[in-house]
Amino acid sequence: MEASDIYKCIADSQRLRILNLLEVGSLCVCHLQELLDVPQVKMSKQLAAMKQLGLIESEREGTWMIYSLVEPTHGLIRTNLNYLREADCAECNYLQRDLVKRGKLILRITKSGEDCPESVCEQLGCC
Amino acid sequence: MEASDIYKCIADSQRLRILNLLEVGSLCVCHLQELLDVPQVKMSKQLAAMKQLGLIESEREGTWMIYSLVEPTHGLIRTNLNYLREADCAECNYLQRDLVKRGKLILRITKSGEDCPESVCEQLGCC
DNA sequence: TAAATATATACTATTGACAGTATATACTAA
DNA sequence: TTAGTATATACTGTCAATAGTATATATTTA
Repeated sequence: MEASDIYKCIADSQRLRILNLLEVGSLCVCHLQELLDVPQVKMSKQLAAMKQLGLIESEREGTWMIYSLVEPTHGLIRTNLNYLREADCAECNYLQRDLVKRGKLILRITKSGEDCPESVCEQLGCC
Repeated sequence: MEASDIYKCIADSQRLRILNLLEVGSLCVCHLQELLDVPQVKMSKQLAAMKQLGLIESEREGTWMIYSLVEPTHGLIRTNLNYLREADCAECNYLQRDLVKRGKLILRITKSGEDCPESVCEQLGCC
């Protein structure tokens, strides 16, 4: 995986936000959709492209597909997420907000007993 | 300047190499061309795009155009150059080689008394 | 088996980036 | 003024990325 592939990937803010979310824990497609407010097709295609690149991987659980970052996280990804999470720019604020939004999602799932993939819930501490 | 603009910029290895070179000192178009072995049109257009973005600036000296990084260098650029210069990947090797090539170029100019823009020479120590 | 849910893929149209060629501009020196 | 050098821009064609719509697949449940 070349550096330029990674830059092309994170040059799209939607994809950057996906990596930012997955870096703190796996998520299924529907939760990513909800968090980023993106139509299903688009999310699915972006995830497919990133998987093809070797940045993320997926695992089926029932009808859900759980996506995670491939370990170990590529240094460039880690470096840039670290930088952006602390920085102050339009896109950086998104990253911070997304993580907060994720927290609220978890809380909602936990409280409501909403159906949720196990491998996500384990990390989320919601089941 | 959004993060994604910077990523789009450095997603092209030619442009990344230009930034890498300029980060250690200004250069005129013809030297950049020689170092990266790129046709004039392409170099000129890439420089124009990066200038438009606000990453680099130019100053005329006779028939030469001297390009430099806009100070202070954007944090994302610094962070990524620091990372890539130490890393081991195809593109990273280019960055290291380019800096060596730059050293040789300077040496050649110095020894041969070749014509060279002053603002470049000052840094290069060649005139 | 059929229906429902979650996700992926095929197809199409549109847009944007890029390369290449030709030409223009800015400056210098004769 | 002319010629030469360095650089920029206009124009054109091509290819890749993206969005959107429709449809397909995989799984679960009834």
